[in-house]
This record gives sequence, structure tokens and C-alpha cells, in this order.
Amino acid sequence: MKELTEIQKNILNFIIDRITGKGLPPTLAEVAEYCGYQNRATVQQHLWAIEKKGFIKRNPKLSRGIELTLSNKFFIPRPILGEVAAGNPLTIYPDATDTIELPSIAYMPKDSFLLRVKGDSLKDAYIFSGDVVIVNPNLQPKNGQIVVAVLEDAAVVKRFYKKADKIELVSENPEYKPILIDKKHPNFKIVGIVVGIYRSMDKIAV
Amino acid sequence: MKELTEIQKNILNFIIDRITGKGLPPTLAEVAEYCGYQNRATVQQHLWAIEKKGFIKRNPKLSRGIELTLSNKFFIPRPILGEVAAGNPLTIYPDATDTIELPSIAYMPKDSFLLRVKGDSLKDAYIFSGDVVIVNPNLQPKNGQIVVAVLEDAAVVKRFYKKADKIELVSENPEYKPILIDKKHPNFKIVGIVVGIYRSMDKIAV
DNA sequence: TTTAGCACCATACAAATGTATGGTATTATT
DNA sequence: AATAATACCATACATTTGTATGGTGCTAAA
Repeated sequence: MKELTEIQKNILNFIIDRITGKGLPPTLAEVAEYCGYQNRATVQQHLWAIEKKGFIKRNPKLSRGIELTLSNKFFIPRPILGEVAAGNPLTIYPDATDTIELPSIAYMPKDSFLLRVKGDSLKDAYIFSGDVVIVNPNLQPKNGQIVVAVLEDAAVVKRFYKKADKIELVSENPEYKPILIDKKHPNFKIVGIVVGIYRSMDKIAV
Repeated sequence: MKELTEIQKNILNFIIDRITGKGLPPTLAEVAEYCGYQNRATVQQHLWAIEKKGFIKRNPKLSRGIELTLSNKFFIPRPILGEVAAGNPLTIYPDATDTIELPSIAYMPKDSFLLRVKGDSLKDAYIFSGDVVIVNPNLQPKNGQIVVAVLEDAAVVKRFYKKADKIELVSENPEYKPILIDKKHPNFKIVGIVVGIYRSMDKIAV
């Protein structure tokens, strides 16, 4: 399978976003608008190139007839934004560091993103180093939910508990002590809520 | 939510089939063809009725702009083939016993299927009761991989090890003893390999 | 008896959609 | 120097698509 150019990658990612987000492949016009093109013929040519390289399949004459052919449609490559500490904080990298083949059954709400967990402070919540967590930034955290938070420019994954005027972030692992943060702490922000985890088994298989 | 008529149910099922099967909602013309109608206006009226009763949402002017609003527009109930024992064997039921809320974008690949794990014999492999495992029946098992096997009409999830003339299926949990099976055992079959697990977090959140 | 809902039909129309053709410019390879 | 691939543009065309309007029966409720 040949490599895609940067522009082709960009278009393919847009198509994947639409399919996994809205559940609806885009029309040529929608791709053109996203890319800022003045016509659909340019998109047509890009799609033809992407199809020739084997990443999509087009159903001729059919509106929105773009299918993904990635690994049998079962897995969709998605960027991992960075690594997040379950134990001690780590920085979230601004650019994607890695990609994972995420199963298409995994629920990816709009705007949500992936982080790979490092450390074992959540092992009693059955989340382990190497697991990929799906983070939804559009939800309000409830007590007991597992959240991703940024504290002093570093990210942590912990259980969230709301107290009178403070927020408590606790690890399941008793080795790590709970963190207490004032609600008005300037360098604290809830990034999102962990809505699911995915683990590929080939890491474990010998 | 009002009841649908038989015809409306039929159309809604066709729409769900298309979305979950092909990943593409149908056009009015495709529904009309499926129903044997001579025109799209009839479909339009049916869709209007189905939308009025709250089962779908239409995006005006947008081709294939039919969204499902069942429980949450992201999720569609899908059958789980059965429960599979990580500890003691359980039968795989021929009919769906339960449904999992899968994203509406979920194309299930032709042969793969889902099983919900019951029991704790795999807890040292970090698979827990309630997790959904993704099973691929088209792979040859390698030593150390986690497989789904049928033994005497019951299914188990265990680690696979190939011996000289026998197959050993072991649990991670020492409470359960390894199973040794002759390769030519008549009522033994490897169903597939666990390629991944998916866990929705709202089960765990308090 | 009137009204409402259901289940179709036919026809018409503007906009959207995929496709086709031909053009320009840049870059990398041969 | 020639060729191919990439990355756009403009214009045109036949279908497809969603929508609108109006009509015919039928059935059940008010």
C-alpha cells in the first residue's frame, strides 16, 4: 500500500471523521468546502488517487459512496494525542505522537480524542499501562467518573469527586495519594471524561 | 413515543439495516425501491410520520440525512451472541440473549462477533466480567493468545498453548485449573481469537 | 356525517451530486 | 529534456435527490 501525500492524508482523515462522527460519508462538495476548493473536480481527483492507493473504495454514481477499506473496515487508524499519566503526571504532546488501530465499534463522540495510559495508579479501576482511553471533552464530570485533568501543564487520569469548595482527584491504587485542588486554581482544568477504554490483545499475547 | 404502523416499522428496520450494515443511510429512492413504490413522495410521507413519532431525525435538504434517535443517536442496540465464561463454561446461545449499545457507525465485519465476558478467571489478563471481547474467527491461534473455544457445546475464554499432541487452555486465575484437550477431541473447536476488548466506562462510574 | 389518519399515485422543480473534459503550474524523476 | 505525478482551476452535463402539490381510496373515530 503506497503512501499518501499530506493533502491526501488530510482528506482521508476528514472522511474518517465524518464517518465515525456523523456516521455519514461526505459528498464531494463537502470535502471541497472543507479543503477550500472552488470545485468538486479537484476532490474527485484526490479521491481517485486515494482509492488507487487502496485506502478507500468508491461506489460509482452513488452519493456519499465512499467506503473505508482499512484493515477490513474493522480498525480505523486514529492519532493518539499523547501519553497521560495514571500515576505521576506527564505532558500531553501538542502533535500526535502515534496512531492506534481503533475498532470501529468503539464509541468516538464528536471532538473526543485518544490518550495512551502510562503508569499503574488506576489498576484497581481495571485500567492499565498501555491501554488507550477515549476522552470526551463535552461532558460535565460526575462524582466517581474517571476524568482527564490538566494540572500545572501536566495531565493525569483519576477519579473525580466534587467537594464543597475543592475537587478531589483520587487514584485507585493506594500507593498514590489523592490530590486536592481548589476549584479556582488557575492552572487546573478538567480536559474530559473517559467514556471508554480499548485494549488491543496482541500486546499481551506471547 | 407513539407506536409505529407495520409499514413504518418495516421502513425503519430497512433504514437501521442500511446504517448498521453498509454504514450509509438510504436515499428516498432506495427506500422506495425496497418497498416497491413508484415514487419518492410516498417515502417522504412515511419518513415524516416516523420522524413525528420520534424514531428518526431528518436533516432537511441533505442527501441521506436520516439519523436514528434511538436512546441516543450514537447508539444502536446490537445483539450479543451470548455470554462466554472466563471461569466455568457457559453455553453460547444460538439467539441473541442481550444487546449492547454500539455506535451507529459500527459495521460489524462479516465474520467477527462480540461476546460479553462473565466470570473472573481472566482477571489476571486484565479482562473482567462485563467486558465485551471482539472475536476474530479467521485467525490461527498462537501460543499465549487468548482464544474462544467450544468444548462439549459450552464456550470458554482462555489462553491457548499448543503441546505435542494436546492443547492446553489455561486461566490466568489460579483458582481455575488448566484444561488439557486431545487435538482430535470430537467436541472441541477453536471458535476464534480475542483481538481486542472494549469497555464502556459508564458501567463503572458511580 | 364529517374528520382524521393511513397508504399510495402522478407530476414538477430547484438544488445537489457525480462525472467528464480541458487547462495551468509546480515538482521530482528519468 | 522529457515524463509523470501532484495540486489546483473552470465549465458543462445527465442523474439523483429532496421537496412540493394535488389526487384517489380506505378505515376508524367523533
